[in-house]
Formats: sequence, structure tokens, C-alpha cells
Amino acid sequence: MGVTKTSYFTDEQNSIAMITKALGHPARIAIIDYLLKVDACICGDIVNELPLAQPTVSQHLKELKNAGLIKGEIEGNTICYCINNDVIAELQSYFTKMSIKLEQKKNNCC
Amino acid sequence: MGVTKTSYFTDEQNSIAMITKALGHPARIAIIDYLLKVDACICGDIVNELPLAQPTVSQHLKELKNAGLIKGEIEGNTICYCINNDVIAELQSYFTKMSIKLEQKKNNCC
DNA sequence: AAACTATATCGTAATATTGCAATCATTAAA
DNA sequence: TTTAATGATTGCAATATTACGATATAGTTT
Repeated sequence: MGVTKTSYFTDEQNSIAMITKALGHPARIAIIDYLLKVDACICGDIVNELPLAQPTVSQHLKELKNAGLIKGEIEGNTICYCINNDVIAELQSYFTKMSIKLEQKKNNCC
Repeated sequence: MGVTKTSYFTDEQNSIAMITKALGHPARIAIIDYLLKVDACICGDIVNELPLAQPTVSQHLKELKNAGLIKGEIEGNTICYCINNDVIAELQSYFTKMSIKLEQKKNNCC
């Protein structure tokens, strides 16, 4: 079917899944890495940075935006894309909590 | 085309993308959450825990395993699935580094 | 061995994703 | 106002994902 049954899961599970899904492509990781490097950016720069056509990059940017990972502000003829700190913080918190729990338990099984 | 051009990106980008892609489904987040809660597990438990059929859960477990997020050991008739601490640590490190960089820059743009 | 249990695999339908050429919308420059 | 530049949208082909019934495989129990 290809349809994810989101209604069966918790809001946090759906939220983390949505964000990680948006990150689940090397081009989108590359975009995030690049935005982090320059801390400000227009789409054209990103297109030059990636080995993909402009519509493809635009689509990846849209997905990152939908997931809340980046914010875009129109600046005259160009758009300034930035990383959304809050969402990165959410991810960091999620995985840090997980690491701490794993540390505590030290796998009594495998 | 639906084909990801992995060869155009760095190993780290592909690695993070592969892991986050594997996490990018609420059922798989739910599986990780559950494994974390019990810190030891057999597949049957997971099937009962999720609102999905057994083959579907098995498939999700396979994807998590392919991405290295979980390890499975055969134990007689059942399989003991556990979280792979190393990969979680890799994610935590990646997002923590990112958070630190974002903190330092404090967005001079958006 | 036969029956039962647990998990994996196969096959398939429905839908989603990836990538790009062509095109549109908007602003800037001439 | 025409032209150029930037980025979004559309449409489409190729492929991937999601879900599950049916079936296979392998260990356990009787």
C-alpha cells in the first residue's frame, strides 16, 4: 500500500519519524551540512554545491522545510534558507536521552 | 527515477542518511522506543506491541537491522533484538556537534 | 514423527519518492 | 518595457516503500 499508518502511533513517534525521514537522504544531509557551514544561504549556492538539477534541489529544500528542519525567507530575488535550531535541538535531546538510557542499562541481553 | 545518487555524496552523509532513513517511520521509532524500554526483547513481543501484521513488523525489523540500528541474536526458537549502542552514539554525536555549531553562530541571517 | 510456535520470505497491490525537462512566477537589471 | 536571473511548480518515468496474505523455515513440545 505504501501508506504509513500514522494514526496508530504517538505524536512524539510521528514527529521524530517525520523529521528523521526528511533527513533520510544524502542530498538533504548535504544541504543541512552546507547550511551549517555557511549559516546563511540562497538556493543557487546549494544547487552549485550539489550534483543535482535545480528542480530536484528545490524539491529537497521543500521537504526539509515541510519537516520544519529549515526556514526560508524571501530576500528580493533570492531566498535565504536557514537551519531551524529548535528541531535540531529536539533531535539532539531525543538521541541524548536514548544514549543515557542505553548507558544505564548496559544491555543485559545481547 | 526513485534512485538515490549515493555516489555523489560523502561517506558520512550517506551513513547518516541511511540511519535516519531507517528511523523515518513511526513503526520503527516505536520499535526502538520499545526495545529501549525493555532493553531486551523477542520479536513476538514487538508484534503484540504494534498495530501491524507480523510480516510487516518483520520487515521493519529487517530494515532497522540493515541500517545497523539493532542487532538480532537467535535464541532457540525466538530472536533477541537489541539496540546497537554504537549507531545511536553516532547519531547523538552528529546532532550534538550540529547543536554546538548552531549555538556558536546564533544565525546572523534569518 | 506430528503438531505447534516464532519468525522470515515471497508475491503483490497501493502509494510514495527521486530526478529532471519544461515551464511558470517574481524580481532585478538594462 | 524587454531581458535576464532565481527559484518554484508541473508532469512524468523509474524505482522504492508500505502493508499483508500466503507460505516457508526452523526450533519446541507432545
